[in-house]
Amino acid sequence: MPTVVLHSAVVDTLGLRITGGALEPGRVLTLDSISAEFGVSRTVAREAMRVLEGLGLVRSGRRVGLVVLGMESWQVLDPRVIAWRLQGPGRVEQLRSLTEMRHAVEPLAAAGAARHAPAAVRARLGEIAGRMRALGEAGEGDHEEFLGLDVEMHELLLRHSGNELFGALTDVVAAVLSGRTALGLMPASPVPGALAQHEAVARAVAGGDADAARRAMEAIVDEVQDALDELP
Amino acid sequence: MPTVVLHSAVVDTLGLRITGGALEPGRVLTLDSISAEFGVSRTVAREAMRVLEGLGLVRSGRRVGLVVLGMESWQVLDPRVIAWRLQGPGRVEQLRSLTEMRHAVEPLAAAGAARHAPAAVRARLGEIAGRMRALGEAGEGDHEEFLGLDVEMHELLLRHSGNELFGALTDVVAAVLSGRTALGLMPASPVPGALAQHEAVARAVAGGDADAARRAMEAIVDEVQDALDELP
DNA sequence: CCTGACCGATTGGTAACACCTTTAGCAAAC
DNA sequence: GTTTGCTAAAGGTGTTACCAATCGGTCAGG
Repeated sequence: MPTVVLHSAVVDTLGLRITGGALEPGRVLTLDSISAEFGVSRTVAREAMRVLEGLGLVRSGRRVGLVVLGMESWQVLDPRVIAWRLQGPGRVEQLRSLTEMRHAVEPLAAAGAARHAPAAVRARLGEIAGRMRALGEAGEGDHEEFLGLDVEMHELLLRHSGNELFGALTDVVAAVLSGRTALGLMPASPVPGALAQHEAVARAVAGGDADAARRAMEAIVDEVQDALDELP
Repeated sequence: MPTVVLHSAVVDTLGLRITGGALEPGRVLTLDSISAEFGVSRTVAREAMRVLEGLGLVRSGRRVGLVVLGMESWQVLDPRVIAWRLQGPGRVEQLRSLTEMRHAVEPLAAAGAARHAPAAVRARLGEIAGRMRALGEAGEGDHEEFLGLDVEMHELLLRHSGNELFGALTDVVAAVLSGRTALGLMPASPVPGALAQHEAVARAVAGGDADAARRAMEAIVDEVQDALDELP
């Protein structure tokens, strides 16, 4: 998906290269080299460089050019950086980090949702859990739809957790949920235990029981974490 | 602390205004208005705008100008956005969100550190805990030094948790730790219970006991969370 | 009242320029 | 030989001027 706008295409390509390791830390770029390679004006190169700098991917210095920085200075929580890392090599490693982050955040988010979610959201959560159950019992159901429901549920919980910092992780979690099936990190067909836990979360949130919601979500992410830990 | 570079001064001021609510969502800026107000060239205004756009604070469209966006589109996990919000009104609200994020992340980070931290770090954690104990027993010790030790301990744990996403929160946590004493959200003199818990964390990490580390850290953040929940 | 064409405001992008900081290289002095 | 100091060039920083693309509102016409 080529970005329509010129400068963001440059940002994208360069971001991908740096986070992917094609441009190692210490490498030096110049505005001229960028504008030459991409066939864009210096101004566009400067704008691109400015956002890369904001993401901690490069540091710009006079007489020195744009120095590529190492991961320790990246804004690894920025959605763009996450997306780039999910594309390049180290994709599995990134998925692991993100999963651990989910492990940390989602139980508290579920508890928050039990306290703060509006009635409509609580109701929708019930619907989702019910539909998931139905799909699960139908045996080889529509994996596509199941994934969609799963994503929507986690999105709703994060978005209505009452903490905007948790909300900022919704897209990331969605990417993880989609990504792990794509990577075969997860049984394609839903696990019965997970089904029950999702129902438990929906019930607890609907009933406003924050502690039960937290425990149920802990069970879900624990399972996921275990699956990931067994990999390589 | 005025930023040396021109464009980042613009970014700072504008970022502060938007996150502080002085510029409400829907308000429209133009490059010309920016370059006029700050006395900078259009080019600089554009660079500033580009990073603001990357942070989700404004959306730029032709014939439309720069439209200020609401919090739901901000990159609330970006350190710059966090810093701005900690300065403006809503500072307490931001502190609350951040504290909840700590609550979510730090126990897992401590567990991770118990698994991954290098020997030097484990040793240093022991030193810190010991020094904190000494300061605490000395009664009215040096609050400044105590805070510094506290910050260093949490920094080390996050930085060596083995998860770079947790590591990205170090500065934030440091800001929270410093910020809450400044805001009087915390007893100036160390609580005995917290002292013991910090020692327990250090011991657990040194011994590689991930589960004990997690539990001890949970006790610490629970205490902090409770203190914050009692506010208004 | 609705529809569609037009016009202008404003960003997107380009080009060429002056300036200033920083670094590297070299020479001179100790 | 090592240190100090000068010099020159490289490359980001900031400015100005210009044209192209696009969207929003306005206004005319049905």
